[in-house]
Amino acid sequence: MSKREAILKAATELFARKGYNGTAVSEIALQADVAQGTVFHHFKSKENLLVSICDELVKEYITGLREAAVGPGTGWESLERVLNFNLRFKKEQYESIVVASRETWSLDRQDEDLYKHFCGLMGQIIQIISDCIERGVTDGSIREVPANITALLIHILLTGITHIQIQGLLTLPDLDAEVVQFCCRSLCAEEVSEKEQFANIGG
Amino acid sequence: MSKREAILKAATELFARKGYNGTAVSEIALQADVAQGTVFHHFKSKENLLVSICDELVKEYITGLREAAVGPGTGWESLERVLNFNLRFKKEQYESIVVASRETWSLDRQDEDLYKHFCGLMGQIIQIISDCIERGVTDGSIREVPANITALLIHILLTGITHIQIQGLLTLPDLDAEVVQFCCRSLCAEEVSEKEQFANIGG
DNA sequence: TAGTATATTGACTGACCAGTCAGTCAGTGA
DNA sequence: TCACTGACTGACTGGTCAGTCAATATACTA
Repeated sequence: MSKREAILKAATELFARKGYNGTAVSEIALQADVAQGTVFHHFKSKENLLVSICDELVKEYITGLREAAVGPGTGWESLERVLNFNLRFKKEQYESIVVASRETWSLDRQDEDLYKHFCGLMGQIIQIISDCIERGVTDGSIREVPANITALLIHILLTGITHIQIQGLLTLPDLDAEVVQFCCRSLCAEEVSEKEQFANIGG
Repeated sequence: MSKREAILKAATELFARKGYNGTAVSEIALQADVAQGTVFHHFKSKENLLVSICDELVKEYITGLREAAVGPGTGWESLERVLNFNLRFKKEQYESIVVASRETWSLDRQDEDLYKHFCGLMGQIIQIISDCIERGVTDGSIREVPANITALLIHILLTGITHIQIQGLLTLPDLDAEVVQFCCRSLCAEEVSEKEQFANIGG
């Protein structure tokens, strides 16, 4: 692992555990086993380190969402794959997600370009979900719902779970199956909805 | 307004605008028009100030939820009042909610008693929602769904909206009506669901 | 009025920390 | 061998900030 990677890894771990403000650059250097100056050789500031973590995470998420969305089948089936990808991704990238979810707000407004950059990325996420819904409405697998607003609601539900988990004030059971069912009940056309319920009873 | 209240008000405003870590106690004192020492006379630490803001907010929220839940009508009607109260409350108490939603995590784990205190309060919120659902399932206004998990999902959806708004990377339209409809589609028994849809077309 | 408690003040302290910078060192190419 | 490069180092600096404390003001009581 290069020193740059070691720094990113250490920063992610420490930011996740102790928060951005609670973590000193000297600690990151210590954990990454490099000198403090090395951190500033690779990243122009502490904030830039945070941006790198968030940026890489969101881009990887979008790539995965796209792959899930473009597959075969109805719009609902695509959406279901998108939901399942989200749930899987969250488990694989938990630490980075904790950091991004908790600290993104400190990036906002400071740097106009950066702000617009992240707005653009978030917009892409909604668009991918919205496209699935639109396809589903067209092919009859999803009821007549407003695609964009519903996409927002789904995104909110998914990120909301993470937020609650991070907050740590409620012990959540495994909600994976329940999330898919909740969305299905709200979105699926009747015949699909019933099929789904039977499928879930089975597995 | 007492000096204590002035300090709480100033702290809420500044924490909401600049974040907990981005706000110096001296700034709070300046805005509240008191000396810095006065802040520490009324609150034993900066963190205690944050706790007070969160605590007062959550208690007021729970009181409001209870009032909304205990009213007359079916379980779904109670739940609908609960949803609407949440949406109203969010507008009235926006700044405090921003602070609580963004900064609560910094309270966790540090102080065991404090942590349990807030866990208890969050548990009460879920319980109130869960009771509505259970009543709804019994009286037939809500489908056969697991009350507790569904209550969690609704709470997650509601807090998720706030979180996305605070993050500020997506411009959300007014989701009030849509949230109620999304939940209704997912939860309501058929005849109620249809009634609801007509009602919403009307207003 | 004297005496006590409580509220308020703001200068001060000690700790912390992001970012700098002068310098080391290993690698490369002439 | 030498000149150059750029990754890397870690001591240092300038600034910030939470919390303290001794002094002062105000309110209350007997």
